[in-house]
Amino acid sequence: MPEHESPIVTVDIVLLTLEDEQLKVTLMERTKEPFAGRLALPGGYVHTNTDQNGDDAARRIMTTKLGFAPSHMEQLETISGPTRDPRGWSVSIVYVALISREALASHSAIPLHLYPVAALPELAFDHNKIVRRAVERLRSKGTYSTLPCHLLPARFSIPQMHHVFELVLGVPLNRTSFTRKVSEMGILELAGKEPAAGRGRTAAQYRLKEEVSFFHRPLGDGM
Amino acid sequence: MPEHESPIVTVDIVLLTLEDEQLKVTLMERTKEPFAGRLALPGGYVHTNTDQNGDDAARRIMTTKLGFAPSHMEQLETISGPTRDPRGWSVSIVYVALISREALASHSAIPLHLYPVAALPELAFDHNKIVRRAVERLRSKGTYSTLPCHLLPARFSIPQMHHVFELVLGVPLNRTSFTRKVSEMGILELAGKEPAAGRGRTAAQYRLKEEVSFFHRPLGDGM
DNA sequence: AAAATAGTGTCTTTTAGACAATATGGT
DNA sequence: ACCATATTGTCTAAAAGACACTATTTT
Repeated sequence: MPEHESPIVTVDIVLLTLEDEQLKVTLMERTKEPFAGRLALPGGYVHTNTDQNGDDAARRIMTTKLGFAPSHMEQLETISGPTRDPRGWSVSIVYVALISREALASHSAIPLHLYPVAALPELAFDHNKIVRRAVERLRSKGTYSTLPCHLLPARFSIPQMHHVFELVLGVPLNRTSFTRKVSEMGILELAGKEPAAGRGRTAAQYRLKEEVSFFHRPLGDGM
Repeated sequence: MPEHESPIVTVDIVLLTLEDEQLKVTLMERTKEPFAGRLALPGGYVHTNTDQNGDDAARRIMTTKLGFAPSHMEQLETISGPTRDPRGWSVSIVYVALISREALASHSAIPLHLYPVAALPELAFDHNKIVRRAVERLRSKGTYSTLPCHLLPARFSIPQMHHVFELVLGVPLNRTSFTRKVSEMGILELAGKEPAAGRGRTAAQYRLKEEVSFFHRPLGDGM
């Protein structure tokens, strides 16, 4: 007579990207109950016969459902309770994944459903709340780490990076200070000189040095 | 024929406090297999018949095993895998809890086993790694939030706070700047004028305004 | 009064912001 | 040549660090 039944254990993934100057999240329409027909985060059960851990399960689910594993993925938090899933007491290990729109388009095997995080319909389970938390985390880490860079292609310019940080943080950032800071901190390394097409002078291309990813100080409070 | 069995779901708690100028963690000797006789983090199964969520389970386990729920507790991460627990594929939702040594002494129902995090014996399961991560998180958050204040009693002085931050971060922090910053940021409110005993001038006592807990900038890089 | 610690003022150094000048690519 | 954007230089403003002076409490 155990004092408890085992909970359901699932993994859910908040896959974020930038499109049309907005943060968007990848959602899928549920085909089965509960919440059949409703939009939901990509997710699934942990497979204890094959998955080596939660990260592994997340990668498997991404690969199965979307056709690729994103360049950046990290655990957000674990949400649990008796009522959040009608099937029973459930534990959801939530991951945040970031990818550039380009990489998403080129890797994805299925037609994508991207929705602006600022105006989501009512999602299945507690997924609205989960997306909100994921965005909060991205904003918060954006003030002291290079996390938002993962929304860019592997090679990017400092002006692109500046723009992404402004979008993610939602405030204007001093251009001079931003450039000076990321340059002086040595978190970037030149990635070929060849630039992308644009209207004015072409910008130098960089990639992240993966060892360093934290700023010593925040990137500013806007103006 | 499911493609997986349900994992074991447990909660583990890294309860940290300061004693003798050191960060220490609360450990308990395991009485049952696996790892009987080995030191381990306080933890236990999630009870799906009573717990309303993971936080609730953590509070219940704290109360049951130690006799109280700590003032501050937050989820650290969830660790999972097939081999970390010999009983099977397991999921451990890990919490970090902070408490002052005084509160720990006055609330705890059982004799305490505090061990310096800098010199731990070999613990049960993967608990050494978990403690290491908890300390990393505390250090990291200490640079931009008031988290380490929860290692102090509810009422404390700025010099006490300064000292705790130096211990947690492991670097000397400029006293003038620290004082100026926490004063000007308005994260503290005066808590009675009556001071604690000491040798020199008595310090003003404050408590945390709970609304505000993040610094705009880090507390410094030491000297 | 002396010692010890708290709190504050002020000067210096560092970092961030404003703004303009220069550089470089496209048309 | 002209426009647009990138990059850099420089001046100003804000924040942090160094250091000393004042304040308060114990012995």
